[in-house]
Amino acid sequence: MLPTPVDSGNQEPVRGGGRGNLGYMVFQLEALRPRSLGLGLRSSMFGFLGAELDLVSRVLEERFRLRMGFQLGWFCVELEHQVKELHGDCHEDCSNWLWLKSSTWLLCKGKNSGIYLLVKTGEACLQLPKMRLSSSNLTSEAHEEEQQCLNSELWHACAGPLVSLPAVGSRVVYFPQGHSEQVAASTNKEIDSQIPNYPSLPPQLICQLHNVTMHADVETDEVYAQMTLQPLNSQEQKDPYLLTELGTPRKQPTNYFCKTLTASDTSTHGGFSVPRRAAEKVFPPLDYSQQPPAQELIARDLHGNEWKFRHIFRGQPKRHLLTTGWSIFVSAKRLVAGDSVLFIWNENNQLLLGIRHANRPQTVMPSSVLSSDSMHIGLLAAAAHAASTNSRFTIFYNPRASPSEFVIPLAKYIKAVYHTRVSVGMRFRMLFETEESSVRRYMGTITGISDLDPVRWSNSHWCSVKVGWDESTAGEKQPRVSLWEIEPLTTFPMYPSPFPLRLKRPWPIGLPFFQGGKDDGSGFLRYPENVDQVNPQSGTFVKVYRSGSFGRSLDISRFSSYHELRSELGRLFGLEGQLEDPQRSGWQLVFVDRENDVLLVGDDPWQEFVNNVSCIKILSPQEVQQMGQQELDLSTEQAISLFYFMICSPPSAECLVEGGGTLPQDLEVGRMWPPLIPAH
Amino acid sequence: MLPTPVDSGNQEPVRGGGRGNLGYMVFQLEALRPRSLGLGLRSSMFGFLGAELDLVSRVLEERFRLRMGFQLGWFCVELEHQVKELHGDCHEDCSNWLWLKSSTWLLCKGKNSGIYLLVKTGEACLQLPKMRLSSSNLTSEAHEEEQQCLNSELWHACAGPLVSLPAVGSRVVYFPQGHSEQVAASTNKEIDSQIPNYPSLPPQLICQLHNVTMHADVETDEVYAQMTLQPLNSQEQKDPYLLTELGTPRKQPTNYFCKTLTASDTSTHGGFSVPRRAAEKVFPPLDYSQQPPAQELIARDLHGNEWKFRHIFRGQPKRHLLTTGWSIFVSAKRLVAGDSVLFIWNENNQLLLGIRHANRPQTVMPSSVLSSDSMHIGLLAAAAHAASTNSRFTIFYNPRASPSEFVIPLAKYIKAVYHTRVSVGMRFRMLFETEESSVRRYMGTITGISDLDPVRWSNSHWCSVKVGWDESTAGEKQPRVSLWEIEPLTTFPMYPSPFPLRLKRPWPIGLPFFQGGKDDGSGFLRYPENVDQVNPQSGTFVKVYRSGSFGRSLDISRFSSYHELRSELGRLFGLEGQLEDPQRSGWQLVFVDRENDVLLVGDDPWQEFVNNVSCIKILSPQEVQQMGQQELDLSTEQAISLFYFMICSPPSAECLVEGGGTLPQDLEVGRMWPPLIPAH
DNA sequence: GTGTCGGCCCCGAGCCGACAA
DNA sequence: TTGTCGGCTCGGGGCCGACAC
Repeated sequence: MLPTPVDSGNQEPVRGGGRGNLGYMVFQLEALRPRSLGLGLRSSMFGFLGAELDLVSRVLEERFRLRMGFQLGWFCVELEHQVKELHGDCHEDCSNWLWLKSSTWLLCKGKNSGIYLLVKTGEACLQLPKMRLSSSNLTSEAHEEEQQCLNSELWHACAGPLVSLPAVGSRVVYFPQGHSEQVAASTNKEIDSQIPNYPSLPPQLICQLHNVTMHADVETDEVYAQMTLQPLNSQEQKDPYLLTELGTPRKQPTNYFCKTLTASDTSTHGGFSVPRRAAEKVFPPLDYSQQPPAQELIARDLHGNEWKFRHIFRGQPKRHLLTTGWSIFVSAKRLVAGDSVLFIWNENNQLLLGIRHANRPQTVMPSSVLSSDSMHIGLLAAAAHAASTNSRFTIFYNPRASPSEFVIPLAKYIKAVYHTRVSVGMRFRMLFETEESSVRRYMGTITGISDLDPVRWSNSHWCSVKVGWDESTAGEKQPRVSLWEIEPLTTFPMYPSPFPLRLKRPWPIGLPFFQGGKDDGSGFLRYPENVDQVNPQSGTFVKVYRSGSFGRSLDISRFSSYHELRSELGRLFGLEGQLEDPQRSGWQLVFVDRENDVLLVGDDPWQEFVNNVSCIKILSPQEVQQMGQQELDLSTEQAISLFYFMICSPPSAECLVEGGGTLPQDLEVGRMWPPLIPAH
Repeated sequence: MLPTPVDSGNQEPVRGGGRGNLGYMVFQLEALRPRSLGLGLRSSMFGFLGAELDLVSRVLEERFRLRMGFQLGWFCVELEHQVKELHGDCHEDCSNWLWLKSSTWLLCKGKNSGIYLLVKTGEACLQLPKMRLSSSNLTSEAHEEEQQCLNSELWHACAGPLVSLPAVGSRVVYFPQGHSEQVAASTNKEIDSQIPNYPSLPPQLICQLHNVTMHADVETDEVYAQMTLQPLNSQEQKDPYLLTELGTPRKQPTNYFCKTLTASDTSTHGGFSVPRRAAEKVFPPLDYSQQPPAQELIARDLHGNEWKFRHIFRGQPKRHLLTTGWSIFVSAKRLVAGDSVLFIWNENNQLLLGIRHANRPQTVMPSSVLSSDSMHIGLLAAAAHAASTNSRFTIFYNPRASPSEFVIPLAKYIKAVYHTRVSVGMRFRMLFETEESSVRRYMGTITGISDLDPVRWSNSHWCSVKVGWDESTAGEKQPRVSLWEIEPLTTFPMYPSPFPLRLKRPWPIGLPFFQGGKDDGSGFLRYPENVDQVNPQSGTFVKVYRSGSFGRSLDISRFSSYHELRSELGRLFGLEGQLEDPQRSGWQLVFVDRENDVLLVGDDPWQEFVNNVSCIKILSPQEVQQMGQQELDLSTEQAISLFYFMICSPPSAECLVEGGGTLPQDLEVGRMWPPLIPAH
């Protein structure tokens, strides 16, 4: 029996023509940032797609070849037959319906003889029942995948809420500097001898991520990931491949609990006291007709080992306890008070069990294999060699040991470095993991922008931002961060049209400018021409632009209504009477909010507007009309730039973490959205 | 109070002139190979020294700077004042008597205002009472040193009888190839990706060994050593520095025992059954008036941890047992039946305790720090970088994991590569450690000589000898060995004079020929011109040489006395009647024995001579006279070559291991010898 | 001389509810 | 609701000599 392609609601997937699937793809991207739909970008985007159809089509095919995963659910795309020929690793049994497979996608023939690509992620395969794969041939494979997903879920739970892994097949930026920092932290030794120079090794290396496997240390259960990277040569970098996958953190499982162990939990005197809500939410219900109610729980750890516990509800007052089996687990995992355990009840009705050792002064075992100096040299030499030969190399990423992620999605990098303007004095916020393994934001101010190591790694974006933290208790936080780790509270959107902020240089095809470090991208960075007009940001000053005029800075707190604002802007820009009634005059006001979204002025309640406005743009009737038309006069470079910007814009954090509350009501997470209907 | 220089018997050390100390040094070297004194080399050596005094003087000063250790006892040498300036790390308190110090030597001012250098080794500091250091300032330092010696003794006991560490300050040869093999064994992963080429990295690197520290794995107690090496540049290699230290294995402690644990020893059911002889030899005697006799033993492991055991003598029949405390030790060290423990009772009345895990299938923990490929690249890149910059680098040597030692004394290397002739078909023996941690010899035959890895490591001496083993049970032994690991049963001495075997090329100053691999030293290697005359070695064929004539091969077993031999040699070489009475004719016969010593024919009983003779040389009266004279017509190159040969010749194993039984009666081990009196 | 085992003791791992924060 | 503790129990850690190889 052939697998039935997942339908999009009640709709058959678009077929024929081979290009018809574009709607799906772009829509998927759009789905991550619904708010940006607010100002007609939808139509301009389709104008763009119409103009650059061939280009983007090739990009999307490349994307498939790279086996990129999606964030949510299964998606099905019909492909042209010739797409198959792009795949080098076609299985021998092409006679079968299953043509190509990997752990994240399937290429198969549908009942209508169309070719379908099924793509999934670990997240997805937990959410979807197995009946989606109706062929019995897939049983064992599905089981393997299940196992993998199980581990993936547990791995991410142990790694913490902030940790993300780039998707297999995607493009990433690798920072040898950050890798070196991890090795220093892991070996507890800074570089203490002369290290050779590797002139061919730039501070950041654009790579294709060929493989990611999740592991856990046999001794300590500490999670780490192994990644196989392949640096792209300059030609490959010039290719206008699609950049996607911002590497958003996995959603934490819902049916789980995490408890920090008490002295009683870890003593030999007794068992483990399970918080009542946790036990009721995560463990299978007890048979309360028994006296006392008790059952045996079997949980699997990251290595697949089974642990059996007696779960009993007893005592006066009654409480949930794990007794028999618990102390064996405690001693085997060498748990002490302060460490944490987490239980997950997954969709397959399996109980998963992970541990997270407290950040106790780690007894770093000195490696007796290789000196730390040789390790540092090794990682640099391996990366340099791989870069010069475009060959693969393998690294380990240890999220609990590494100060920062040193392999990040290319899109995230581009977004942060080329589409975000930061400057000294700017306020920002940054996510940190709390003691309780949840997330909270800390606020800070940028105090400087400079190379962390100007001698060895000049022009590096790694930790190039010097920061001060608001809270005195945050004194132990790092004094330097990287651009992509922070959310500037006031940013200036860098995408070209519809804003007439001209690029000093056109955006080059692809990304050849990476190779030489950030200087090559200077046309896009590090101040606006009118920066000296701006007061140091009471935090209520807002820049206002008008085409053909210089900008002004405005204390938005001076105003109490949209009307006052419109009136004053009209006075400032010599447009008295034009801005009060857009319907009549044709002049429009739009603004960029703190999440880089472009919105029409006037929709929000005034106070919310004041809190969120980042900068304001005055659009002439001609500009407004231009935006409303399908055809925008975009150069190819600008079109690509726009496309990059769109797909690089992260979904708002709330949207992802808190479960899509800001999504439109009719759009469910995990369900296919209908394709957009192009204008005309 | 100033320290009193150690006197040499009743003799004051030679002072003044700065060169007067040469006698000491050379004598010390001679002490290691007393048998070579047999044929007047003593005098020829002094002739050589007379001619090359300045040269050797600089060599010896360099030796001090390099902090080389001695084999036996403390030695004291008076130095010129300006020697002090050679030291870069002079302490600030030069006003004090203590000028410079390290763990192996002291530079100080004596009561006569002379400057003295005290040098010692770990061996020595156990053998000499502390009263040698009369300054109370040294108490804590001496204690530290004691601790160090304690660990060193235990470390070597755990490492096994075959393991030796080159002396600090000595010159060594480092083999990246062998290092790579250790990393492969430790990570359990062969190189599986492309490794960059390092054209500047030769297969062997001559280094100065700056530091050696002994360690034990915190988790497994496995012993390993950390070494800091500095490659010598070509200029330094040209310098005729002194080569010493063959890296003889440490003498195993005498008061110790090693027992392989039984199932009963490791079960929780009981304690540890101590073999009776072992207990009586190693443990303090019990008070047998008690009933039952018992005591508490406190033993220290490699980390300095104390372990307490109840030692009791009970049962029927009576036996020695360790009870209380034993099971804690077993579980802490994760010992199982088949592992071994060893107890040492040292000279300071301390009980030392080490473990040696059986060679069970090791659960190699995958390192989560660096990929094994990067590790391999790292060790190569680190060595290449150090070689090109003459900077220091650090390596770990794990004697139980590494197939072979990959840092060996330079002298050992020279001896094996340039002073030993091997060829296919040659018989050899090689030492192996037995299950019981003792040593036994295995015999084999050389089946080939070639590069192990001709592509990456051409012209490497590492494992260049293909061998077959005699015993079928030795099938699992390595199929390749390095020259310095084997003892060829028939060797041809390669030192030049007094044998008129001309060098095809003069020996270059220093060792520049190393850099280019073995081919550059070909003038000295791998066949003699008459090799095709030699039958494949009943084992009684001996080569005979005479200046100006071709050699002959002789079945020595055909003869039954010296007289028969002399008569036949006279006939063969046209010297009828000349060889029977050397006193009258002036013609002399000398021979080289299996230990490469040059001896006069006729001293030994006939049968012993037959058993030991390797080759015979006929000396004309002129040659004999020449040797007897002080002035030998040696070129500088030949002189240095001779000097190298002498100091590179290993002491006979019996001499060292069994305590100097072959030394002259009046020369005590651990005492200073009087300087030799040069002729004239 | 020493490896293994049955006998036996007793300590502490571990289950229980009491109690209080 | 849950962390800690006293009480109690029982299994196995661990000491003993018997016995056999």
